[in-house]
Amino acid sequence: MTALATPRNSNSKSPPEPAAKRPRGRPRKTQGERDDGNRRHELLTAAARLFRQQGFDATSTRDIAAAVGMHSGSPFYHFKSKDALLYAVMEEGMHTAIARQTKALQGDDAATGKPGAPLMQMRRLIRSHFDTLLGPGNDFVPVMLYEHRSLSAWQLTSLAKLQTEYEAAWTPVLEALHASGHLRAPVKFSRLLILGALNWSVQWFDRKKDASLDDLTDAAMALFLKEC
Amino acid sequence: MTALATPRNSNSKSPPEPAAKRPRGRPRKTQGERDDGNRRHELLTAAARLFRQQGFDATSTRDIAAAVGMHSGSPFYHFKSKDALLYAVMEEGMHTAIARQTKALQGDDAATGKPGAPLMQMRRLIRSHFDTLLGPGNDFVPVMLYEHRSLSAWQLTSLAKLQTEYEAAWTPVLEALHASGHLRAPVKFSRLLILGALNWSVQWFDRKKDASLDDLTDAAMALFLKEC
DNA sequence: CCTACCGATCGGTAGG
DNA sequence: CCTACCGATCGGTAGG
Repeated sequence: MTALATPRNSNSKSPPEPAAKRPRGRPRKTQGERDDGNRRHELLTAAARLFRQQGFDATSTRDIAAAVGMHSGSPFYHFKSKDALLYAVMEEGMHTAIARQTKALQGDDAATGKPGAPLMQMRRLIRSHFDTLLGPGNDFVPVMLYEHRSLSAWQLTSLAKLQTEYEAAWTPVLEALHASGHLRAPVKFSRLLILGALNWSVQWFDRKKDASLDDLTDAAMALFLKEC
Repeated sequence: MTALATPRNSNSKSPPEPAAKRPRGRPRKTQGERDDGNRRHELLTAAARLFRQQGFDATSTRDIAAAVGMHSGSPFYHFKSKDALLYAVMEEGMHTAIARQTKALQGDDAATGKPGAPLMQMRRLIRSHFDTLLGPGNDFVPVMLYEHRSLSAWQLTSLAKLQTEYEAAWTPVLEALHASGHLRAPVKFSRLLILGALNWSVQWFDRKKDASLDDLTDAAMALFLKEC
């Protein structure tokens, strides 16, 4: 018995009652609402956090189940495999990141074509990227960056499309900056090196100690771009 | 002074008997030579390659043993645990990297103090770093960069010292470049962002397809530094 | 360094 | 979503 060694966070035994009752743990947001999607998303959120903290291989499906108050086999009711769970985390991360980036650029629509527009767009791209990587609770994209080695071939291919879509927004901005003399290095290498510099911040940035994301964005702009 | 060209660190036992009989696999380089250290180092090299390719958790000690023609339990004759093997890989990587960097800078001794010296030093630091990350067979430091999550607390502390030593060489160069106006961003953020940009190249650089390490170094210099 | 082995853990499943 | 379970794998070890 207690095959789980009860890593349960809060409650005792869950009554073996079907619908009507929920095992326990986090309170339901709404009462009569169909919440299957919520449970599934709770798994996603917990998995993202654990994958980021401990790594994919070092995180067991039991860890994830326990984090949301499920029993060991239950995550497989929502996801057909641990791999599928990882992929779902990454896919959601990319969709969120693309949406955030698109929204950040849309504020510049009116300014497009004006002299300072590419600089402003660049700033918003960088700031949006830092938000995706370092914002509170934003574990999904960091997991994607550091755990894609665990994906299958077709999963990698599928995610590569989203990454291409994400990075595509950078190219015209970089080209404009190159043409105006703000950027000296070749556009392709610039994109790779800049995104690398930003991505690496996951390894060292501490929201508690270090500066704000705006300060970080200022530093990145000053590092990569010339004044003219 | 870092007399660390030949790292020999954690548990070194004295094997009972040399030679006489070899299981099979790779041929011995020299016949009558004491090769205990060689066997140990073969394990290190194979482990570094596998850890880099598959990740630490996804690589079993059996994989490593098979890669050097040993049986499953034999790596534990040379290393007391899988963790110790990982740590030895990282330690050797850092010692090699520090030695390479020191040597790269020494060629500039005569130029120190001259106007263009910091630029030349910066170039050599970047080029040496790319060599450490992307040079053929240089798997040790990439493993350190991407697998340090698997280390224990004291191992992390010990490696942090080597990393600090390595990065210390960059600070005076960056300060000189900042003073001369070649670098606009704050020195601390510049160091973190620049090293991040370089470290990330492990993820995308392909020696077969992409440009040479010299071209890559040119691009990095052009991206980070102003002309003046 | 091999042989033979163990205890623990893990992803996943059948059936309800 | 729980109960009860399985086959596989893994790090590590005793003894030679």
